[in-house]
Amino acid sequence: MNKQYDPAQIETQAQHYWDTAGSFAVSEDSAREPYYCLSMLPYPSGKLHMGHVRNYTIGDVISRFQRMQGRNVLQPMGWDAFGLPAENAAIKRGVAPAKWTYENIDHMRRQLQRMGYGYDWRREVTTCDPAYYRWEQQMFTRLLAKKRVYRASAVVNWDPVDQTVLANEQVVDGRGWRSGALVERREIPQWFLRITDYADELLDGLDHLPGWPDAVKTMQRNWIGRSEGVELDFALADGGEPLRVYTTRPDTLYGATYMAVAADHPLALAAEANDPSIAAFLTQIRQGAVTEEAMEKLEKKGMPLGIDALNPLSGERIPVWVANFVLMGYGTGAIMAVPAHDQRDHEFAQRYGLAIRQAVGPADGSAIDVQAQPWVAKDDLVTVNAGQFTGLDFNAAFHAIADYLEAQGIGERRVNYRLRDWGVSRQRYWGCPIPIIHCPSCGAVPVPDKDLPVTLPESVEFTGVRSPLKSDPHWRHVACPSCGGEAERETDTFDTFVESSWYYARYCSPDAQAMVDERANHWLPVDQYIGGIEHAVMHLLYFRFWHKLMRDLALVKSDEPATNLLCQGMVLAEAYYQDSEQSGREWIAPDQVRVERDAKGRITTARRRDDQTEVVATGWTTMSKSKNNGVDPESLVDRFGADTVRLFTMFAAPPDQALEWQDSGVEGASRFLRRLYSVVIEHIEAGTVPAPREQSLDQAGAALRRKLHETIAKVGDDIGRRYTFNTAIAAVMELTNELTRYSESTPSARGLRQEVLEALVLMLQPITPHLSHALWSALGQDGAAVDQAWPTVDESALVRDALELVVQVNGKLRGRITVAADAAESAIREQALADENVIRFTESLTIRKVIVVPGRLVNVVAN
RNA sequence: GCCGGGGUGGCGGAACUGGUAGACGCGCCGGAUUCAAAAUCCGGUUCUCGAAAGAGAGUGCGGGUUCGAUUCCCGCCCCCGGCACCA
Repeated sequence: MNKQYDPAQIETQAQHYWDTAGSFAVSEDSAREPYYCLSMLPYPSGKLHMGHVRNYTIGDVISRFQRMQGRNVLQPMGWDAFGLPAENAAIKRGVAPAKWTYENIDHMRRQLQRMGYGYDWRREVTTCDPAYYRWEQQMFTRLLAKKRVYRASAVVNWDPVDQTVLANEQVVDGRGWRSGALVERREIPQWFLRITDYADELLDGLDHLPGWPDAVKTMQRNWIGRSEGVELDFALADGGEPLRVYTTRPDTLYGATYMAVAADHPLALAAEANDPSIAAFLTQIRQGAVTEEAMEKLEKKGMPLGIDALNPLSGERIPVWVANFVLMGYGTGAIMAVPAHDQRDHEFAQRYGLAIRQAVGPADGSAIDVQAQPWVAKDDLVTVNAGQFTGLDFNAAFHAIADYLEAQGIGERRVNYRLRDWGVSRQRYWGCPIPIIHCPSCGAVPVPDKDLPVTLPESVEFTGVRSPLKSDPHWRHVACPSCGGEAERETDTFDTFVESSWYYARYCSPDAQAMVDERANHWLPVDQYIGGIEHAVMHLLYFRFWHKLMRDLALVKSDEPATNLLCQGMVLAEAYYQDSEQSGREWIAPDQVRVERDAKGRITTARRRDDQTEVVATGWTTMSKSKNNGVDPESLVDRFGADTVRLFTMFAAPPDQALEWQDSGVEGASRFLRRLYSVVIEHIEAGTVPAPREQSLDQAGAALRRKLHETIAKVGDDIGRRYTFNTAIAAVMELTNELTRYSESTPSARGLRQEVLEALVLMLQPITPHLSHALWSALGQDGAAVDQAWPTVDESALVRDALELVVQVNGKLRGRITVAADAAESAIREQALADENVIRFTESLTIRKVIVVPGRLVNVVAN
């Protein structure tokens, strides 16, 4: 055994052992309880970053811990390999997206292996592999047959200069990132999955997911946004198709004083053709990004179309406007506006001098002025100025008006969702081809099973101007499967959220000649899913949705894909910059900066290491290329070893909080491992340990042994229940500190030291598995650390005979008393009141009450 | 703008169910070891006053409930994540 801790050597040896022993190759085993631990698969961007390291270390710690609890653990890994960055790299460097992606995967796989994660690599999934994506193509054709898929138009960001559709991140301040042209909102035909058919099930299912964070469930509930309202027609004063709108506030219908339609609504399009000023206005408001954020922040603008509608209750003529905040694709493309009782409608009415009419007011009759500001409350209201519907509360008015509209045949009650159907079409090359053939006579025909997969050509030139799928006539032209005539393939590809919606199921049966086989039901649902909080809504909703689609095609039996979810926070680092006249702002990498401190350790200045010039510190920000503050995990592994990186990553913060990266903390983690290593070396060099261990310990020994068993209980709880790995590590460090303070060398003391060290090594196995592997055999133990059971708590070691209690006077700490563990309350009270400092603070006062909290404190209330 | 989360020493964080605020680590200060330095080891370290004992203040800001609030309630400020084509 090496005298010095040599992580490189220890880690190579441990990894070699796991490799040759096949430690992480798992198969279905009826004898052990299965445990499926899943981490979100990475996009192969080129290099592992700290966010990956954090995510995958959490997963590996949980996996190894559960294995020590006797479970048969499946922990797989794969690649979310389709996506925009490959296209961007191709434009920038002239490499084909496929080649770039495969090279990145090879590099990142090696990086993951160096970290010592216990993956079953035989199950690796790569989503850009036709052997993978053929099954989602087949699924799509099944869903089409089941009418879960449809084609409709939807709005996209259109760059009029580059003549291309832009992703939201490619729109900067309303302009195309490369052309700089003002982006237009344009409608194009796209494929949709009917996720709204599952809206109620997705919503109700959240109530049966106790293992998911409340924050995620709340965000999903709000995203689905179920509402009960009324859909109704407003007749046009001069005839024609009535305007259909949805409202959750039929009680305020008397207050509807105008209507607004989207720029692409048929009424607007008709007006555009006849009126050049409306045409100019529509051109103007069609500009800008499609995101909800952009729409909400928009300055609300509109123009009257010169058409009136009729309020169905009052019969009043109200004007129809076209407005930039109404979108055609959402709802009916038209809204009724009640400025008296809606903030946005009110602002718009004031801006354009439109009528504001009160329809409801406070039930207690207190005065409000809706001209000055809207009154939006839904509770404790009464309808006013509402004809036959006057004097009702919200519920009564809602139902009376809904009944009336239904009786008139101009409206009906409707449950509505904020959730929209999932548009899966992308106008991109590097994605899974949508298996559809467009035939002039048969329409959109699904590709038959025998012709699947529709393979994406991989050796292509990609310039970013036009998708290679569109420019390749050989790929595009094909015979119609239905009539045999000339037809064309669909050239759009799937949203990459499609691939990441079912990869977890594929891991269970990676070689199945179907999307999944019966092995999926052995492992699913996932016991623990781990990934970034940024996926709280979209990915995690599609993931749940797709599982239900698979269930309804009898591919899986469970209703939900994962029972427990852990969302980890971002990884942040300090960033530094210098501004200069010539080169503008220059971001300096943190390792190129030296900080200076005052005598109390406060940072005074930060300087560049090379020329000593001062730099500006921004504080904690997310690691990013643009700020040049990324920390490369691999170089840290080179310097300190994977165990140190794993230990620090888990120690620096609880998993669900942002992690603020500091290199000095990494050194602290490394120092702890070196210390533990030398404690073990010292112990084994002192010779063989007497066995069986004697339990005749002195007081200090009994205290250490109590600490040991308290620690085993705490660490098991912290890792297994609370997922607070940082406090688990702190407890292990405390125990190590107490062990080094214990200097007895009697045979029973050395036996105790052996017991403590064995437990320390096993408790650290999930976190620093390589070091544990080496130290476990150094301690003379058979078998590998990875295969050991979690240490058991000896309850008899936990017994205490005396306790220290805190004594407060009026809530302020005034003394401490030591009492017998089984002391009666009256005895504790007496002892507390007898404390010297307590007397000092109570002697001029009258004692009113003495509160005794067993095992914790005594509070004397006096005045 | 809307939805969700967060704010505690010089720094990362701990305090799990309303009960000792600051565990553990970093940094800093002092000491040991060393020819010297690094490494290592030992001690101290919320702030203010005090030689000390101890006292006062203190968990983003303002209020409230309670014997007792970092924890619960109301209002506000700031930071982070998401907002449907980044993944």
